[in-house]
Amino acid sequence: MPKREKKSLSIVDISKLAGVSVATVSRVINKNGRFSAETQKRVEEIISENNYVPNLVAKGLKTKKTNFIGVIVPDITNEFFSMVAVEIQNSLRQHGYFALICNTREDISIEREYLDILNGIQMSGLIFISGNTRIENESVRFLPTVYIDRAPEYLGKSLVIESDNYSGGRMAANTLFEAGCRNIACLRYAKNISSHQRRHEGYRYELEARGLSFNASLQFSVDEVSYNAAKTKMLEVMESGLAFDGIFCTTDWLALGTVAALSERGKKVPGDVKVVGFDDILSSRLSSSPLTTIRQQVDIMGRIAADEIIKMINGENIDTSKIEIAVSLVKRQTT
Amino acid sequence: MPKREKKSLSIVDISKLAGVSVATVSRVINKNGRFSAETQKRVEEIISENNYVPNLVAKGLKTKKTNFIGVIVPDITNEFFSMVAVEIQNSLRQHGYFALICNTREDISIEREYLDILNGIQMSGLIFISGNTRIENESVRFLPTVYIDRAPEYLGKSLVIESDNYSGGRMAANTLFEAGCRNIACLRYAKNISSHQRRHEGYRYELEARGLSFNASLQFSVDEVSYNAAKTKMLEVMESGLAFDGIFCTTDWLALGTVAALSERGKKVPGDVKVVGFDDILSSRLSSSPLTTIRQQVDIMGRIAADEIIKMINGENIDTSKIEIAVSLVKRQTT
DNA sequence: GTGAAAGCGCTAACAG
DNA sequence: CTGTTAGCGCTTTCAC
Repeated sequence: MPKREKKSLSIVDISKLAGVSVATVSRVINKNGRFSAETQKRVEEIISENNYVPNLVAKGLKTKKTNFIGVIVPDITNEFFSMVAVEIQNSLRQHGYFALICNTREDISIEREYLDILNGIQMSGLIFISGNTRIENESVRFLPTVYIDRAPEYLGKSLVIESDNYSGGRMAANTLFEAGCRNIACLRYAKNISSHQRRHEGYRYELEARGLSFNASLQFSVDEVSYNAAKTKMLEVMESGLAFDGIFCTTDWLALGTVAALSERGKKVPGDVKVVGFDDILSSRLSSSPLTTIRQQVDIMGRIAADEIIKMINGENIDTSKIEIAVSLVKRQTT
Repeated sequence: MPKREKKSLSIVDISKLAGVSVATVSRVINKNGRFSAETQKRVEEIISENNYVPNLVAKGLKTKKTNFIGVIVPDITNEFFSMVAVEIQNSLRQHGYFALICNTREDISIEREYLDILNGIQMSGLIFISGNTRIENESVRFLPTVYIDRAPEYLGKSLVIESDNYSGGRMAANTLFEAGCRNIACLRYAKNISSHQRRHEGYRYELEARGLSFNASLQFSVDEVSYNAAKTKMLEVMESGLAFDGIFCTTDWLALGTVAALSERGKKVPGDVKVVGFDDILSSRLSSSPLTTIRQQVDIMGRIAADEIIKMINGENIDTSKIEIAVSLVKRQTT
């Protein structure tokens, strides 16, 4: 069976081979100065000749800090989340940090389990991408933390990065209105995630600003952000005979499911009903009815999250507690 | 600034609080026996009262093994990969292991960088999901390793888990043939990944078995597995005037791009040209022309990978060097 | 059933 | 510029 057959070298081995002390080896590895160019050369040669790689576990124990940054994400299978996760991991890597991506499937007990592990391995910081739970985990309270796409109930001293969801909601409602809709429904995520909440608020504000009354019976929600959940839900809605000529879905997957349900019931999109989504994922472009949607700048969100968490770890002053990223309207064929 | 304000307790603190030795605390934590029920109770109380979580870094240093398992994946933004990664992470978690998901973007230097990090943190095993590089990293050679969806050039003593790509290729070609196609093209990934290779071999075999000659001018490839790359390529192909009435794409994204290119040039699918993909990702179901495709069982692949790597780590005998997972035909509207 | 003590590989005083 | 050494938090003999 595959086994580590050659036990790996330690810094002691290297120091012997190089004929210097471990301290010196450590210094050249960490480029801490106080060694001659000559020594450096010899040590570096030995290191690469022997394929030596420093034991980060030992280093972590000694220095009491690691390069680990936990990234908690509800569903990496969802393109929106995976895009920002990838962006975060890549940015962090370039700064010498490693992103530990933890997929929770929105399950709070799994989330807690991961937080314990992350804590155990002494992570230096934590990034939450969306999610719906309040952090009760006492031990995490004192860690540099950034939240993407959802504000925690108790912010503490952490940072929130969000799209301008409110404007996004307004844009969506406005687009529908301009396209002639007067009975504008909304399908959103049932859980009170701040981002979905804000989108909905923007939508509502815009409706009322346009002189349309907010119709409570046209507010739908699903327990799970998925194509299937949305489709099922909207099929039900239509069964019940509720009529609307436009609908804002707080997520592209919800919009995609909605479009499917509408088609299945013979409703033409955008002829009979117009729909607007949120995110601008790839699938929304490739759909049978390419989706009009509100685009979020995932790359920027990820990069900023990485930059800010590093600043926090370094003890730099963060001068904001919230960073809002602009969104934009992408007009396609469902409006 | 957010800072770890309360330094975390160590096993020494706990031992003092509980009035026992560190050895005893360690024993109850690890359930190593040799302590009384009474002691256990007291220690466990202190632990949970104080929210103590053992320092896994120190433990890792002492025991010279960690619960880390590296998972190298080319593009987690791709649904196929993210599905298996999630499955792996979840299975590993249930066995007390932690999956370190590393997204390489197919960039070999990033891959190498991650391998060094993983090595540095003393991972216990390694899982490669697809990818196109040969592992030159000497240090990784002796580690339990499983490959999913691609066989390495030098297998060594590792394990390969693959779909039955050959049969999949045959099914695809056969489906096209049965649907009446006689000029069957193939679009595949340019790099010599074993999985794509096998799919192509199956396709070719089936064509010849059916009495169709293999037409070299109908074999296309792209440098990148993506919707856009496929679309661009197929637009070019049609520009050049090559004619075909069926096409097997070795990936759903390639198929989706192909369908888009065909539509853009006024070709009807499946009327003028029929197409078959591979993977059965969600988008292929939601596409304007829902794709006929070969379904891979990602969940099973992920679960088996996790199970097997754990066996390897435990030194159990692995009695196969290759595990093949069945695929199945999903007939939809492009044939 | 319990404790004392060595030591994992590394860094960081400190001494020279 | 270089070396010696204590000790990070834990597990694990070994002795009682």
